[in-house]
Amino acid sequence: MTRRSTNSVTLHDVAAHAGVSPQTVSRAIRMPNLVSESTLAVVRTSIAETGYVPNLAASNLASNRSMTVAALVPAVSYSVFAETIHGLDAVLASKGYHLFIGSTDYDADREEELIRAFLGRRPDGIIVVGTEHTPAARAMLAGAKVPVVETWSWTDEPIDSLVGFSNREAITAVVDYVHSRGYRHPTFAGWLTGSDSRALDRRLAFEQRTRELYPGEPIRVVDSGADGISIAAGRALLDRALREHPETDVLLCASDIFATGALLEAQSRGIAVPDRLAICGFGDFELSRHLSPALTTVSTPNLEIGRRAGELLLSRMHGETAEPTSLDLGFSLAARDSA
Amino acid sequence: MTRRSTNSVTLHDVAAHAGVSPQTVSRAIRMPNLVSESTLAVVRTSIAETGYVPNLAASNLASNRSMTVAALVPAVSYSVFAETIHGLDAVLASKGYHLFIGSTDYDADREEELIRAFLGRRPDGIIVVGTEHTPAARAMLAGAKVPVVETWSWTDEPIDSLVGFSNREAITAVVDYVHSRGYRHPTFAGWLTGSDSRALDRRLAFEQRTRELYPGEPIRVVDSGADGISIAAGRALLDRALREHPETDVLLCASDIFATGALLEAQSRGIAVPDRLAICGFGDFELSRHLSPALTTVSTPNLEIGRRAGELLLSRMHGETAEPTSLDLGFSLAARDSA
DNA sequence: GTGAAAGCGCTAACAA
DNA sequence: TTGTTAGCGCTTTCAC
Repeated sequence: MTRRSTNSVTLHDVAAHAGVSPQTVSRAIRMPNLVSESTLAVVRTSIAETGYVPNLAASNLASNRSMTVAALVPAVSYSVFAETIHGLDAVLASKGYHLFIGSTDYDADREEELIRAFLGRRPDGIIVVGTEHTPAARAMLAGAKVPVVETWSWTDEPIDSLVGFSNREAITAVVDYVHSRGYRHPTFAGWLTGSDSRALDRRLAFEQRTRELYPGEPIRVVDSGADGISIAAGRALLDRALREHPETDVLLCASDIFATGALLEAQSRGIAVPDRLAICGFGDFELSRHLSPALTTVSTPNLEIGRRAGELLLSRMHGETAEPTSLDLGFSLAARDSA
Repeated sequence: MTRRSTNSVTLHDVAAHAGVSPQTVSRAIRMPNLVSESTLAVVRTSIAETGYVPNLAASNLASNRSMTVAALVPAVSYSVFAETIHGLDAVLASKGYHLFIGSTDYDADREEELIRAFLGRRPDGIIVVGTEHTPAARAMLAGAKVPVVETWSWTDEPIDSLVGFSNREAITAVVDYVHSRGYRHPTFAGWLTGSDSRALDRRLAFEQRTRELYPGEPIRVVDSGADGISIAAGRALLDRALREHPETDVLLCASDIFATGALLEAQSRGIAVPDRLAICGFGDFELSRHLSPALTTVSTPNLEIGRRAGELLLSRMHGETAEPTSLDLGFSLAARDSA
């Protein structure tokens, strides 16, 4: 009945080497101030000499804390969410927490699937982009018995805590801006095919504000469809906007990625930006300020969302903050040359 | 002596609910074909009704398999490595493996630290960018008793397996190309301050090939230094190159990010590209082909490295491939308009 | 300041 | 096909 052990050095081995009990070794690692100087020294020597690496799965099981956080983002590659992840990781890694990262590919069902899978890891906290989830996903998050932080959106009814900003207000501000600058025929360009609720928020906000500021004007929207989110899609969006709505004098893009593509396409066609056609982006990528004309866009707190979400998680996991907290990090309009 | 349990549903609870042994529930989950149809149905009902979520930490401890893979990359935000991670995750997630991702920030000491921390999670496999590590890091990787895949570089002495390409050959190909196109005064631009061995490889290859093809010509190199890797750094590099080496007629950038910045800076200064100054990049970002002039660059198998590394890990973790494997995925020169 | 005992929730080995 | 037993390596609780 003997089982194949992991045949790696255990707490037991270190204890034997040091001539103390396993318990003392465990204390020496986790609460060194409760152990005498002399035994501490012996234990540390033994750890080094045996090459001991604590097995965190065993620790997890015994202590019921995994020292992990699950993070769910729509995408990592070339996205603003990579910065959020970076901020989150920077805050959590310094406290010994490691991140499980999952890409939902902007798909609510895939998000649900990932939540189910990650729950088996018993994360000590969960961070998720967005406030729209499937009913099952929402139930799992609410019932997970660990702090949950939703991000990148805004709602009055978060599952638990919230760190984000209002996408609606941001687009409203953009429409206000282009209206004040005298543009008369705005067209919205985004990816509306996927189940990305932030994109939907932006589009709806566009429609509403356009109705308010441009009474009688038709609502113009173009969709990148199967092209998804890419520079090539942005180029195609410009083409679509110009063909379907030739009167367009300003293109409001749901992402700087689209805006970049649209700007490059306009330039290759000899369309003057912003004189013949103005372009606005969303996200304020580093590239955007370097383009010429520099892109007018919405600057979002990409990194800060990750940092603050991490800090919130930490304080909740350590029982310092009992209350769910909603944090509005806001946005700012970076008015530059393209509109 | 009773301990506070995790008070979540366990295998035991499900077994009681279903009127079978815990072992049978475990089998029903992991090897359903070894369980009769009827009991399987009962067990599945019980799982659903109790809302059971397996505790993977316990599973890990008992089976000595964590179903996790540790991935170490220099950076995630806006980097080619995000694509590699994406490819890796796509392959591994479908088999139930989850990823621990760590950012080394191009720092070998930080890499060592992360390896030490991740080893406590007992990953079933490790993937790491680069073949240069601190001696301690190398020793840990070699002694980890799990498959290790190094990536994005090339060496004749990998720790275990290798999926990458030769950065030296890639830069050599670029120098050959610009030489064949008649450029006479190449300057290399990169970030040489950090401990990024791929950047060093590229720089050394540049120096060697330049000596061979341009005898008597001085070796021109500019460093982004504290600016790191960004578009702004690329702009500064162009400035530096032109001031320190005004004879430069082609700028070989160690990344498309630099090349993009250099191109935009040249344009804002009214410097004709490629006539007055040609520019080459490295990495073939999506943006690069859309710039005008389109960027001549080295196309690297970003996504494919992740996929193949994942597949290699899978076959090694499942004991199908015993032998360490080295895979040269190569590169290609995307000759476009900027050089 | 240190140690002994019990058990976290699961799977491997064996038996039936 | 199913059940029993004995751990995996650690932390908690309690006793000294």
